[in-house]
Amino acid sequence: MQVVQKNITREEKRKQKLDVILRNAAKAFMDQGYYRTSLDDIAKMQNVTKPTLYYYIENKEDILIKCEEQALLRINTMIDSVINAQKSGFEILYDFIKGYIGLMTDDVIRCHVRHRGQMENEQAASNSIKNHKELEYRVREIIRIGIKDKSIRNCNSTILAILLFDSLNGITGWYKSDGQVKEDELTEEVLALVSGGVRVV
Amino acid sequence: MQVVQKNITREEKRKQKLDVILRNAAKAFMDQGYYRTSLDDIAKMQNVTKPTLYYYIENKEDILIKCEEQALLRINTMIDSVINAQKSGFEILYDFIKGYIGLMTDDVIRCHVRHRGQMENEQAASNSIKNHKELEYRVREIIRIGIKDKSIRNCNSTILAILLFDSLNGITGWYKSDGQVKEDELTEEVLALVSGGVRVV
DNA sequence: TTATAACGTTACCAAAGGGTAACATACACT
DNA sequence: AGTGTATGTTACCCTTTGGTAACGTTATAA
Repeated sequence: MQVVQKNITREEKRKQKLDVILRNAAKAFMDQGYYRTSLDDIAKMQNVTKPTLYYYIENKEDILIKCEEQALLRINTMIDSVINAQKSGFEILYDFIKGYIGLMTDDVIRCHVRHRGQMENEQAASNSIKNHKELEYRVREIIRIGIKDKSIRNCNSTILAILLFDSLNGITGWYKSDGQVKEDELTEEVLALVSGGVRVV
Repeated sequence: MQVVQKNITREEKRKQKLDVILRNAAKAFMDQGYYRTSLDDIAKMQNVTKPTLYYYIENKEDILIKCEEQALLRINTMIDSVINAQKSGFEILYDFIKGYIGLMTDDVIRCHVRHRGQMENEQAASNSIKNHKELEYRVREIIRIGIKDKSIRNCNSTILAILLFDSLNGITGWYKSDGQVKEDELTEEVLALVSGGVRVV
């Protein structure tokens, strides 16, 4: 009993520390960029020294990879939750957009969005690209559902999925949760744009 | 006469060489990223050595700045040409989008889009941000014209301008001029999305 | 209590890369 | 032709930084 308990505690602690590292690193990468952030910088945020980081990560790039894992998990979980609803394709897309914008305030996710596919390790880079393609594919499927049930107009679902993703990802570049633009208002505008465009009919 | 002629030739040559440097560097920055591209790499593309570059640029970051200058000039020229037409706000916006997508195939412009505001020199960075804000402002003005003449529905022009810009800039990340998606088709989809959204009325 | 694994530190290395000094050559202009 | 300036090169420096080795220290399990 106690054995297990204590093991869990230790593992939990470890996980939490890794989590803090990822969050801090992600924030620094967003603020100053990946290459302008040294491992010493990241270590200092944890009040540890650089070699300590290597107890939690394999190398610098591994931070990017671990952020990606976490980000993909959260994004996919969100998509799971919206896609299973018994709704029209358009409504599902609507929910997806809402959910995705909601995730954009998280530094780890922002970090992933900004750095995906940019790893120096080719294997990691192509894997990252593949991961994103799969996300894109899921959004494309949502659009296809909408086209089929006629809640979304007939369009090139591939291009549309990319465009939509890119415009949402662009938000990471400027949106500050403490800034002038309220998340609700932002969401409203995006939804209105995607939904009905800008033209007065 | 000949004096002037020869001077011009020399200056022209210089300008052209700088131009080649910028184009090659921009392409490399897009392919591998700014920090993964060394000045030696860039020099090699010109078949010169690194110190030679310093005859044309002040330092590495200066490449980014010079690319930005060139990009802004071209973008602003394009906006000038569409904004002066006697058309509705919506039509002007339409032309802007078309023109902007057309520019997205140019490496120097793509380089600027990807790296704007990221200079290490704070002065340069804030200037770059200011420059982009001004572009954004011009687009906002186009939207305002459309709202006023009722060709664009009433909306938050600030947010819309940013969203539009970001979605267009996102194109730089994936669009290859030799790829599957044709520029015309891409433009059509973007215009359709911005114009009427995805919803079937 | 004690052995062992987890966790952390100090001190260091090697490579990369931006930038420069000093020197060589080509070319324009008198 | 000859002189200065534009254009390049070789060789070098110096800082940054990712990564590691070797050495404590704390806490867990027997």
